[in-house]
Parts: sequence; C-alpha cells; structure tokens
Amino acid sequence: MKKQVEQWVSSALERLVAEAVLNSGARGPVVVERARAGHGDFATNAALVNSKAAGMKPRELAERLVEALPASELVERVEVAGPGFINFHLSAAAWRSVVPEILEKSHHYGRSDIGRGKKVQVEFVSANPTGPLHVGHGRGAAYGAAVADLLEAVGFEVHREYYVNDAGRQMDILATSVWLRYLELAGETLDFPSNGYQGDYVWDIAATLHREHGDDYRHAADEVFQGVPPNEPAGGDKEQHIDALIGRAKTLLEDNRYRYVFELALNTILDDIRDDLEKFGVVYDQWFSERTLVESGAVNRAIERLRKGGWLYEKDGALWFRSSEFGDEKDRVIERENGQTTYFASDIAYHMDKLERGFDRVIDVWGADHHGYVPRVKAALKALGDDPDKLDVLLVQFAILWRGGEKVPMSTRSGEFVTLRQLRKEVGRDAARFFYVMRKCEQHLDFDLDLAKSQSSDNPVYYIQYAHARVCSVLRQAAEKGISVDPTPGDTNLDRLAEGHELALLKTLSRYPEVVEAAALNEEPHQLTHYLRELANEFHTYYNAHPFLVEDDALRDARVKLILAVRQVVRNGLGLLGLSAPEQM
RNA sequence: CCGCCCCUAGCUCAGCUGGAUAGAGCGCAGCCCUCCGGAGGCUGAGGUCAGAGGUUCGAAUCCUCUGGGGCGGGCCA
Repeated sequence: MKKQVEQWVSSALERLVAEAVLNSGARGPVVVERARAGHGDFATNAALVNSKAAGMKPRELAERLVEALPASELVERVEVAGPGFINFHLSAAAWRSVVPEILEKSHHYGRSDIGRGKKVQVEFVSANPTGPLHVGHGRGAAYGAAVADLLEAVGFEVHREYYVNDAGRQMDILATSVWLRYLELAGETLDFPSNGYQGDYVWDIAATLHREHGDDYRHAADEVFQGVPPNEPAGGDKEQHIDALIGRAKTLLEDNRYRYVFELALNTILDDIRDDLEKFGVVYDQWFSERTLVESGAVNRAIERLRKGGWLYEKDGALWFRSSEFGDEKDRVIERENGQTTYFASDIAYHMDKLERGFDRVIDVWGADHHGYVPRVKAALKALGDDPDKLDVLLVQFAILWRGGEKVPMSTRSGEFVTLRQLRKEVGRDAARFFYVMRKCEQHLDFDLDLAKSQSSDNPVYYIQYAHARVCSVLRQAAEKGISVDPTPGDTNLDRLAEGHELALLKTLSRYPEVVEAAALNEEPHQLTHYLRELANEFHTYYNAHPFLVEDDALRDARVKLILAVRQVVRNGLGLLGLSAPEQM
C-alpha cells in the first residue's frame, strides 16, 4: 500500500519536472510515511523538500503536486495541510484488498526481494568452546538468528556462521583443567588452579576420560606440579602458574595424548553448544574453525598482505600493526615475542577470508564488552585494501535477569552463571527468544523471568500467541456448530467489513511488509515484536467488540476471512522471530 | 585520564533515520462487560524528551559542551 502511494508521488514529481516546474537536479529526499491520526493514511513531505528547487512556497507546490497525481479509485481524497504536507485518505476498498493478498501469499506475505539476492554473512554467538553457553550468549543467539531470518525474508542470501576459537590459550587451560580433574578422579590429591575452569562440566568430561581410559593418562600429582611456580594464594602469579601447568601437561602427556584430551574437551563442549542452540531454534550454515585459518596459511597470508602494504613494524621483539594509521587508538601486536600470533591476527585473517568468500555484507554480532575491538578490525580491513563499510558490528548489551523483583546474581568467573539451557527450561524457548529481541541491541535488557513465565496478557509472548490460538479456537467453534468457512482468498463479501475495529485491523495488517522491511534493513528485530503486540491488541479488541460467527452468511464470511488474515500475519511474524504459533494454549 | 554506548510518563520501553498536538504496556483512578476461551474492554490523570548552546522553514532525532549511568582501554580471549 505504501509502495503504491510512493509511486503516485514520484509520478507526480516526474510530471512537474517534465512541465519544467521543478528542476530535476535539485530534488531533496522525498518520504512517504504512515500519517498519524487526523492526517489521513499516508503523508508526504515532497512539497516541503522541493519547494526551493521549484522556487515557490511549499503549500503552492503541494497544490501543483496534488493536481499532477494520477487518478485512482483507491484514493478517497488528497489534501494539503500544515506547512505543506500532502495527506492521502485512502478508500476502505483499498484497505480491504489486503485480506485476499494475505490469504493468497500465505506464509510469503511480508517477504520481498529488496535484498536482490545479495550475499550477507551473519556471524553470531561465537562463544569460546570452553564451557556451556550462558544467558549472555543467549541474547546474541536470539538476536543474530532474528536478524539473519529477517534479512533472508527480504531477499538477501544469508549465511549463518559460528566462529570457533579452538586455537587459543583458553583451550589449553580447558584441556589442562580437564586433565587435572581427571587426575583427582583417578585418586590424586592436588590444588586445582584458581585460574582453571571450575564448572561441573569439566568434571563430566574428566569422568568420561577416566571411564573410557582408566589410569592411562595418570601421573603422580607431585610429578605434575614439579617445577611449577606457586599459585596466587601461595604468593605466586596465577597466570604463570596455569601456563606452567599447561606446559607440564604437554610434556607429560606428550603430543598425541595431550591432543586427545584437548579434542575430547573441545568436541564435548562443541557438541553441547550445538545441541543447545538447535533446541533454541538456532541453526548454522557453517562452524568456522580458527585452527583451519592457521593451518590453511590464511593467517600468514594476511600478515604478508599487511607487510607488503608497509603496515607492519617490529618493536620489542614483537610484530606490530599500525592500526593507529586507520583510526584505532594505538598500534596492536599481531605476533608475540615468542613467535605466536595473537587472537587479533586470526581475526584479521578471518575477516579477510569472509570478504574473499564474496559476501557483499558481513554482520558480526558481538557482546558489547568487545566494542573496543571494532576500530582495530576495521583498521585491518582498510589496510588490506578492503572496504570496512562492508562490515557491520552489532554490539549486544548484557541482559540482566530479574526474579521476584531482584536481580539474579551472575558471576561468570566462579562458574556461578545461569546457562542458556537453564533459562530455556525455566521460561521456555518461545519466551526466551522473544524477550531477548524485545529491545534494540544497544539497549540494556531487563529480562523479567516471572513475566516471561506468566500466562497473562501482561506477558507479550502469551498475548500474541493467544491471538493466534484464539483464531484457531473460533474456527474449531465454527466446525462444531457445523458452520462452513470459506477458505478461498476471493474478495467477495469483504465490503461488509466496515466497523472501525475492522478498518484499524486492515490498516495494521497492511503495514506488516513495511515492518519486516524496516526491521531487516535496520537490523532491529524489536520493531517486529512491537508490531506483533499491537496487532494482537487490535485483534483482541475486535474479538471483544464483535462476534464473528454471526447468522448473516456474507458478514460472517468477511469476518472469518479477516481473522484468518490476522492469524496468517501473526504466524508469519512469530516464525521470523523463531517462535511457535500454537493452535491452542 | 581516554574511547564507545545509554538517559523519553512513577516503572519498562517505542518513536519508522529531521516533520504536524511526543506514544505503548505495566502501575494508578474511574467505569463497562458475564459474548465465538475473563488469559477481556473503555476512559482518565501523568512529560522541561537529563541540562545548556548550535545547525534550519522545522530537532526527542544531527553537531558541541556539561551532568548521571554502563562497558572497555594487555605481547588475554
């Protein structure tokens, strides 16, 4: 509907240009938008932004534009208002046409091809595989998945990816933690490092190792801790302590056995994460391993490209990247004194690889605590000669859980965090997916667990899903009463839709494609959650005001078609957010 | 100290990228409805858009400064 109005406006503008009233070179941005109450259905600022180019007052130009508009029976009247807005009042027939459109397009209603098949990669979650996902990752998961689905809905070719940090020191700490727990299970007594991974899942992996391999990996605790500097509580440095332990693990287990423990830990956790996300309705096209970047030589290739560009230098025995030349605060190390490349080096290679794969656009969904990282990655892309504007980083703020009016304490360090799995179990997948995307990403999220669980109209998830179930319920009721319902999308009888509630619903239904488009292009799923709540509200209001299964065949047919359209749109919207549309609740 | 983000009704938040009289839910006050699912509906009160300047026909929206809050600032990931 909006597109239709936009066409009328632009054709009127063309006409004035042809008549030399307007200078074609100096046209400002013309916007057509949904008008607010009292200003018709759509409004455009076309006359305001072009008045200078036309050399006449805005209202005067507006009158000329109105005269130049093509005639249509969908328009009731057009008026000039305020400083020079043009307001369109559409006929009821125009709005009614949305019902057959929805019923015909069915689950395609709201989809479009404005993305023109451009390739977009969305990388999200990408949590280190050193433990189960927690509720912080959950928001990134729900947000990234929704953005990806929305972009796909408007015609982009979307590639969903999880970057697996399987090459860093954290993984060594994990493997060593598992081994130490295994030693304890095997009967050794030792002081577990304060910097090691404390969670129960580490015990679980250790138990698997012990169950399947008995004492094969056992070494005496004294031997393990031989020459290891003291831990922090004992007056030492915890980092040096854990690094020394990693060294001992590698020495004592030797390559292949260490590798085995490492892989066991990695794969167990990765499988768990994959399973967790799948049950959350989040599925990836690719799990991209950091290690393959190193092995394929991509990291070295990235470094070489930077070196050729003259963006590298050596200082204090390390290799530095001149990121400050490209807007970063300071230069960054990409290869350490000990010859190891940094995490940042991998990330440069990874983003280089993304663009080499031909994506027109790359979206990273990161936790907001990584925001300082954005300038250096963009700097690297610039230095490599790539276009940094192809990369869009969405920084997702933390979610704070509330239960019983109090913050749920979460300290990631001690392993005392709420896992995504626990959250799912407590509030269910649908509520979790919805609540996570209710706010735009840069907004802190207050996640009210009690509200998410409550089965009341205060809970937006239930309110919306109930609208869907209620339509289904009406249809069941009709079937019980032996009332036949015509499911064909024709427009017969629709002229019986004349109530104010019905007109309001029609207008809201017609807005859905615009909402999906805006939510997708702005990467803001919350626009869709707000819309769905509004639609549900209008439906419930309508339900309370008017009976649908009336005696009058034609009227009943029209109303049933309308609520079928509502059901379809609710279902489509929930689907894009990864929620189910239950037939009864 | 520096950088990024946030500040809109009592609370939680929208505000369609510069438009007309700033909106919704909860809460509060009052009222209606017992009908296809009461897991309702209607009305009302409630605002210096954190503050001050600036940009222009026009600012919650863009720019600068100030205040408050969050998060960062490793040869960690």
